[in-house]
Formats: sequence, C-alpha cells, structure tokens
Amino acid sequence: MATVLRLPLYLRELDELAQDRTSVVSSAELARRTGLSSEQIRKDLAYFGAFGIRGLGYSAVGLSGQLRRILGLTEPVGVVLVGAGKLGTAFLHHLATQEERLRFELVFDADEQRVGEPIDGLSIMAVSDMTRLVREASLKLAVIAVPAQAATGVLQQLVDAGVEAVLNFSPVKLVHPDVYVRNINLVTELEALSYFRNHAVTGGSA
Amino acid sequence: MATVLRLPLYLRELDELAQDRTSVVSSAELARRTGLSSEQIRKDLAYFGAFGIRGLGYSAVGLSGQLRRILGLTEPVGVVLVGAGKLGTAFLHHLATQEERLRFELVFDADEQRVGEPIDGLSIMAVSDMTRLVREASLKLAVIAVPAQAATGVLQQLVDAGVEAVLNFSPVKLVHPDVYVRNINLVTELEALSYFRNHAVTGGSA
DNA sequence: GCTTGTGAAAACGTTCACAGCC
DNA sequence: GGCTGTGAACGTTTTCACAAGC
Repeated sequence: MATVLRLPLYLRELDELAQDRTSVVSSAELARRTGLSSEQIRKDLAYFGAFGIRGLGYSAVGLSGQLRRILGLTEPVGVVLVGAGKLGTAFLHHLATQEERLRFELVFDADEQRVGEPIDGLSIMAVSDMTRLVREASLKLAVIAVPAQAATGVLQQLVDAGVEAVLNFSPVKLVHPDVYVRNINLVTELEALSYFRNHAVTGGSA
Repeated sequence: MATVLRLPLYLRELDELAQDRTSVVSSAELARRTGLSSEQIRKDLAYFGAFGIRGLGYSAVGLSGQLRRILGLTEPVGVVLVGAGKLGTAFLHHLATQEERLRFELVFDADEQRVGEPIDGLSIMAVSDMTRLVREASLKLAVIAVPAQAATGVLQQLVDAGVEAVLNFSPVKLVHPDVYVRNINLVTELEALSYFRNHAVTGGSA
C-alpha cells in the first residue's frame, strides 16, 4: 500500500515539529514540507483513523505517536544485515548515524576472512551461524546486500530464522510466500533514468 | 510510467539469454525469470511496439536491442556522482563492477580535504568546479548522495550544468520543474518494512 | 498448438470538491 | 474562517480473456 510508504516521511517531519510539544500542524504545512499534496496527506492519515482537529490541524506529538504505533516503531527495532560489502556497509553506517528507531544488531558476511572484523560498533559474524543467531536475537527485519547468486538462499535462511520482512538490494527480484520482501535494484533505477532523460518527463516519486 | 521501470529488468535477463544469439524467449519464460506475470511483460513490450513472433516468442538479441534503443542505452552513458560519502562510494563501486552501459565519469564532494582523492579509478573534484566540469563533459544523468541540507542546492547546480535526470538518495524529496528526479529514501523504506512485518503482507515490488 | 497483442474489466492510487466540525 | 475527513471523479496500473497469427 502506497500510503504506508509515506508514513515514515510524515513521521520524520512530525518529530522535528514535536520538539515544541504543543505544536499543531496542518496538512497544508506537512504538504509543503514533504512535497506532497495536502489532500493526499489527509487521505493517508484518515485511512488509519481520525487524528486531526477540524479547524486546527494535527498535534505533532499526538500524530507522531499514532504513526509510530501504526508502523510498529514505538520501541527500537532490531535489524539484521546480510552482506558486509560496500553497499551493506554504507547502509549500516547510514542507519547507525541517521536513525535511532531502527538498529542493526547483527551483521553477516560469506567471506570467512572477515568474520570478527569490527564494523560500526558491530562484529561480522559467520553466515553458518546466521539462522541460530538471528533466531536467538528474535530479529524480524532483515536487509540483504549480497551478490545475485547468493540472494535466494539467504532469504530462505532468514525466513527459517523467523524474519518477517526483508529489504533486498541484490539485483534479483526476491519473492517469498511467507514474508514481505521489498526489492530495490539500484542499477535498474539508474538505467530507467536514462529513459526519462530522453523523454523530458518532469517530476518523480517516493 | 511503471512500464519503463521494468524495462531494465527485462534487458538484464535478455542480455544473459542473448549470449546464444539465436535464442528465442517467451513472455512466460521472462516472467519466470523476473518474478512478474507474463501478461504484464507482453503489455509492457507492446506499449512500445510489436517485437514478438506469435507462436514463438521474442528474439533475445532483437528485443535486447529494441530495449536499449528505447532506454537510450545504445552506447555507454556518462553519469555524475555528487557526494563521495559511504553511500555514494558504494554506489560508484557497485556500478563500476556491475554495469557497463552506465559509467560514472565525474565525482564531487563538498569536503575540500578530499579533492584529488582517487576513488574507483576516478579522482574527487571540488564542488566549486561542478557546474563547469559537468557542462564540459555533457553529462545528462546525475546521482545525488549528499546530506539533506545540501541536496536542494546541488540539484539546482546540476540543472544549471545541463543535467536532465537525477537519482536522489538524500533524505529530502527533491522536485524540479525542468528535470526528472527519482527519489529513493533508504531510511523511509526500512521504516515502512516494520509496518509490513506487523501486518503479514506478503509479496513486494520493484 | 503455442504464444503474442489487445480490448475490457478490475484494482489501485490520486485529485477534486465540499460537507462537517472546531 | 479555517482545516479535517470523505464521497465522487479521474487517471493509472494490473489482470483477465481471447482473437490473431505463426
């Protein structure tokens, strides 16, 4: 659902506004800040309930709390990273510095040589221990950043370990009947850019 | 247009199949390989013309050529990277090793200390020279991987330099009337994952 | 017989317009 | 008066069903 992908965007703005605990924000103001339309924001929020006050707007603190509840981010959520190559490492670092609600707790890499290597406060673990360690830590969210040929196997191992949602950066589209997989293919995105350059389409998304 | 975002996916599979220059592939086979439905693939391809042969399928070599033409990738395309932090560097490396149709030709970073630093065969340039150098190299595609507060300014400089399409990884949604901007917000994607974990939605996208 | 190409239907997402409420 | 919440209109994307062609 497209709506859900926008909630974190709102949350980000609200948390900034919520530093003044009394601040009230209108859908128009959120629209300005996020680059979306105000009616879209109202529709998105109304889908989950009536959080606003007519004539006034939304309480920043209140709405932020609602969104955190909806997203399941009321307390920090642990994430497992598989693949400590350049991309995985960059994502790990990105998250460690930019986001406190989500936290990588385990990192795995297929390269035995690198097991034990410290990386942004964590230590690389061996994939052979993955299923056990992920299960023991009760991690439900995973990021896959491994080469194409390893991706399918890694996904199955993660599902076996109890993971319930996966963000996949490997260049193969992963699908699994039991868990939600979101695929992001960076090369594909860039190649598609080339089309839009030639066709002067303006605007964009996400 | 959703169709365009899938063309690179087809291209990838076709190029693998096209190693046998006589190979012919059906939409069902492409569907299996890409995780999409066969009718979707036929619709996508039919949107740009009738490339198949009824009863047989599509010539891998022929269709690959058509898609390259449609995407504007018949010859290598130069790309400029702005922001040589962890994320930008990872993307640079990723592209250098995984994709020969697109090639980063210039890299910029705001940190003066890093100007001249070698990076995957390129040398980091100063942002102060960006507009001039990008224009001289006639680059039309750009990737932005800079912190939020710098993103808007960088986008405008790139547009001034003649860039026509942009892939933006900074956490602010960029919009510009004159060029196509595709925004990818990694933190947002991961936060949304948390929702899908809690709601047992299966499947995924892109 | 097998597979493409396509109109029609359905699902999904966004925008519009305004009634309802503070 | 101002802003939310929502039904209706619109547009896009996907799925269905099948006729057309090798």
